Amino acid sequence: MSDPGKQPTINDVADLAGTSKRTVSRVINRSPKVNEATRMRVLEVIEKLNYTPNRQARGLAASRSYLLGLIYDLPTLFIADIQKGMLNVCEEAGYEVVVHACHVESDHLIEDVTRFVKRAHLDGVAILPPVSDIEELADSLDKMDCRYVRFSSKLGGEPWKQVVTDYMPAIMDMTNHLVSLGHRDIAFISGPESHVSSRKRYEVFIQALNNHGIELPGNMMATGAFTYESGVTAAKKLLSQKSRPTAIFAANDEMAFGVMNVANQMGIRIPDDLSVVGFDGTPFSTFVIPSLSTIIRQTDEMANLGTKKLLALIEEGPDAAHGFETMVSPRFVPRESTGPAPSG
Amino acid sequence: MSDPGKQPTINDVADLAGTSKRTVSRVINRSPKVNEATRMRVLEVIEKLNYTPNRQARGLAASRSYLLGLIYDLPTLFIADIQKGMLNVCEEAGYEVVVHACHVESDHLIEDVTRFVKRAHLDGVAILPPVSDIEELADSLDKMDCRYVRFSSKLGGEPWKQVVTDYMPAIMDMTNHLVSLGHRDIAFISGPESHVSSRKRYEVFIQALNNHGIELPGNMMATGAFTYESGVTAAKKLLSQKSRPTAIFAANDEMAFGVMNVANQMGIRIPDDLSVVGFDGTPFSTFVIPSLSTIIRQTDEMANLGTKKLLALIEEGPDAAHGFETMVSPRFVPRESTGPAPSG
DNA sequence: TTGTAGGCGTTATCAT
DNA sequence: ATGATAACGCCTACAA
Repeated sequence: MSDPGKQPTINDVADLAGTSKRTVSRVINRSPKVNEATRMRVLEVIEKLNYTPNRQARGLAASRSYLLGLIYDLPTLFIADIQKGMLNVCEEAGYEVVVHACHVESDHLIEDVTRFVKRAHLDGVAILPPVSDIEELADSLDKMDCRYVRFSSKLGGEPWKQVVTDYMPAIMDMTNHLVSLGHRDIAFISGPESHVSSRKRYEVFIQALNNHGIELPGNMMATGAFTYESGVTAAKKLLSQKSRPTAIFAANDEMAFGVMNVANQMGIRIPDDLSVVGFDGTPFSTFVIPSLSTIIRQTDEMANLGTKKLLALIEEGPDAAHGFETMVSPRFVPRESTGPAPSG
Repeated sequence: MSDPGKQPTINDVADLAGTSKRTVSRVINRSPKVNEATRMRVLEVIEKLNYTPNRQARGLAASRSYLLGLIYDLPTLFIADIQKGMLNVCEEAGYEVVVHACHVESDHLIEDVTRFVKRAHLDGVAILPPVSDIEELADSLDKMDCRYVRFSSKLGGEPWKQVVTDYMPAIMDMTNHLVSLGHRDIAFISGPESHVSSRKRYEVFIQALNNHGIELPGNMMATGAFTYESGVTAAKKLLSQKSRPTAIFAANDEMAFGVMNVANQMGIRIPDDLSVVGFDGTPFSTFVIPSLSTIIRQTDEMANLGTKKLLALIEEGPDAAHGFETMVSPRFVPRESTGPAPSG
């Protein structure tokens, strides 16, 4: 007896289709073992009743939730973009995305995240940097048998649980660009040393410089914190030297903006006197004057790949996930903030 | 018979505490009708077993999900911030946040969102602008008996379902600021007319000007689209006139950046020749040179208030939700992009 | 290929 | 105050 005021259940469908719940269940779950005629009949009734299976009941019975977690630290545009890409894939696959913000620095990070996974009964989680770099967290998730995909910048652990950003090509391109413009005194502003992605950008840049036989002396280096202010501080240090760099590569856009501001205040013209390069491709990098040469991350591609990989891992296991790509490459985009090195 | 390899269930707790499931359930749900001694006993066992109730079973039995939806359109920093604030409140309350991106312009918006709510079995949703301005959507949600809170800029419908941003105080402050600096020829760049928040900013600004006996003639107005490019186009139109404005108020920061860029290219100095004001308080507004005077939204306060209101609505009904504040006020922050009107 | 019966972990009803 | 028992809506043996 179906109450018209409530959502139809699998029973209503079964009754109306003149079959059993079991068969309806088979249709829903795309079991091949069902007569084409009955399948059509069931589908029609589903359509007519506008029936959607109750995910709670489904989850309870099958010990699945059809819920994916997204774990990150600070709210940034990067997060928002990845989230967007994840949603696209999940929409089609019939999953929902549950978000969770946490603190990498926290002593309770692992407890916090594992509790979240248990509480929400997640089928799997996607972990964004810098949380993704915590090996202990990955271990704990493994231990509790929770599928996950890490977005990171360093290959570590099984590749089918990761999407790794390969900085090499883009940073090589960028370095070639600067060198071909005549720059030799190139300075670097790093992110915090605790960030793996930050260390990685540094290492790769050193390597790229070495390819051209260029060194990075101590006075051409400054440690930042991925913030605008830290970029300002670093730039002041670098630019106030007697022999100052003709180009500065900042490990993210925000710090690069800090550099531009300082240069501006010191009367150093960009790109005439100083070339500046950022990293991330934030929207503002196109707005700032002059527009910032930077390295653009392909967030959409990353999110897409990572989510599909995670779903494959959940639904078909590691072998299926292994079939997906592991590396993604950002791309260098030269704009107005880089130009020929000053001849003087 | 508790299998040590699996999560403990309510049965395990009941057995160990020497009581029935029903009593354990009462303890979990804070029913007052339970002996203090037994309550303590049960709580101890729960602690000992590290038991957490299964939210799927709970939801199935109580037809609740303990899931809240967050509905928005484009991924922005504003979204990420609101999301963060929502998570804080939900964490404590034992709810999770499921996100959903959609397209305001889509013909299937309503169908899309309602399907999402049904699919995920949400207990309630928070709706961000511009989606929050679609009355038909609110109606549909009402019809399907789904609780929601709208974040918007216009009071419409029941106040306990809304958190409204009151632009008046901040825009008044800003206008007073400009006028006291001697500006009379103030131009305005609006957002798209389809956005309620955009229209609202316009109306309030007009009113603020009128308080000073100032009009906004047609040649001092331009319609933008909340994008950088549209700011550029609008600025070119406004600044290429023979009698150009001495100040421009753009309805968001991005368009203000466009204005600054155009001014820069035309050799118009900011703030000496032209004052510029934005709206939103994006991080970049502090980085740009000169830093942008703008109106800052208090996202954290908004998110906090809205989420608490939604939870009250869900758990205790409209009366409880009615006890919460409805209005929030952004705040004008003068910075370097505004200065005395040029005397010439 | 299809149906029957039992269970997933809670909450709700109604006794006691 | 407490407890047996029946939902909740679906899935999974197992049987037919």
